[in-house]
Amino acid sequence: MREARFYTTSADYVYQDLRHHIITKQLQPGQRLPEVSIAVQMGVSRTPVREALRRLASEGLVTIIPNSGARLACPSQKEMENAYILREHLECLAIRLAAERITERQLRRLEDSVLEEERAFHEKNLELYLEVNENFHRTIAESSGNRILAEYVENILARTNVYIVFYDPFYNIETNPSIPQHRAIIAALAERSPEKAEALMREHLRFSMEDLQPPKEAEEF
Amino acid sequence: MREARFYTTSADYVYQDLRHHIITKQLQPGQRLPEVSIAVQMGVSRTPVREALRRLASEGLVTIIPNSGARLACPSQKEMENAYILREHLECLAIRLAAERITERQLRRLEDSVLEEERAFHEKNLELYLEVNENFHRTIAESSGNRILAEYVENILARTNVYIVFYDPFYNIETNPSIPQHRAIIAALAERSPEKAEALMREHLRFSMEDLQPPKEAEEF
DNA sequence: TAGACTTTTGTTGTGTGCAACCTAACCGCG
DNA sequence: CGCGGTTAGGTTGCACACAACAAAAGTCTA
Repeated sequence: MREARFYTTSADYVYQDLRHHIITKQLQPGQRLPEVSIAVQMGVSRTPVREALRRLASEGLVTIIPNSGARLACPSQKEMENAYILREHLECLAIRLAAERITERQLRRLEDSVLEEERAFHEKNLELYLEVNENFHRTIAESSGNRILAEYVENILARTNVYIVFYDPFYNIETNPSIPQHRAIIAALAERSPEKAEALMREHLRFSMEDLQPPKEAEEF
Repeated sequence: MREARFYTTSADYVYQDLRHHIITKQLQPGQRLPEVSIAVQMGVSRTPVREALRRLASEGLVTIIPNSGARLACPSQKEMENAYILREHLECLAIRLAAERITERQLRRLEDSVLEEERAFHEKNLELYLEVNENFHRTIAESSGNRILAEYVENILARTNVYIVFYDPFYNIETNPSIPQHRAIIAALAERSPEKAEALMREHLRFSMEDLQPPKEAEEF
């Protein structure tokens, strides 16, 4: 199960595996996450589990209350909207910068991402789809040349991707509009047009946000 | 020394105290931060020290290399510029939103901040100044009504404030232009003018960035 | 003397035990 | 029946010990 060579530390393994559990809906929003039960389930001690939970907390995926414990985030409609507002601003800034300095190599990586994305979508493989989709946006953020901005984009991507899992439009739609939108964005980047790329990115993000269904009920905290 | 009631946990205490050491220049950029020496110095075990270091790493103040250890950040000129670019976008977004929904109570808090800021500046108390300055900007971010945005602003404030400490213009200038600039920003917020507030904030941030002296030398990593 | 190997030292990664804390169930009293 | 107080269970916070790893010092050989 656990391929040791893929992870530098146990804490990293727990972190990745917890995210995997979230993505595959094995954990419910708001659910408690006791350190011991996670530890025994993953075959490690509480120490690396603690570290993984703190890391997830810094990404907003879990909330930790001192002396009380960690629980999976339970984002409200408003919180999701706020996150998307922020994501739009960060990614639009990133793509504006990227359009003027992206390399051929990075453009090719983007094209590869879309191909894989297509495959994931046809296979209805949500986990792969999210990973590849994240790669696409991360590559653009890295192409901006601003490493701190790229860090922030990665952080907000982690948050918003979880929203997609919680309130998931993936299986509800026949053809995924994201893929042609991604292709158009690549074309705008290839012709080095910041304005065009930004406009397409903005439209793309607004589109995917609107697809999100509001939570069935605003549950009490 | 350690006032127990101020800190909920030991890890939080170590975190605050480490930041204090950084602010008061007791730690140099790039310096190694071994867990044990910090632990004995603060009279705690390594466990809370580890947690504090990870938290500082998520703010970009220290860099952690697995199996090697933590060291204080050593930001390059370009990294600082990148951080300020980001800060400008985040804070301008925040103040635009804040101008339309800030409460009287929050406006009063801002005015109080400026008064304290004045005091700190005349006393040449850099630590207090940074804290109050941070409060000013954080209050505006909170007034935006977007909690995630406020989190991000707080994060980027932590980074850029450290730059001020590392390459510090504080004692080099006679009159601090920040204080009248802060007053003007409050006035624009009071009259609920998003455009005016944003323009003033942008100018203010560009001003303070330009005051930063580049590092004496680009040191090797 | 240069270079590769070995040893040693210092540091981080992780498991584990104990104390403190929070939560919730239970019980008795009004 | 409702409610405050008490107690028991479970969970986190922290200290400490050992194992694993990395870097540097030292040693041997060509």
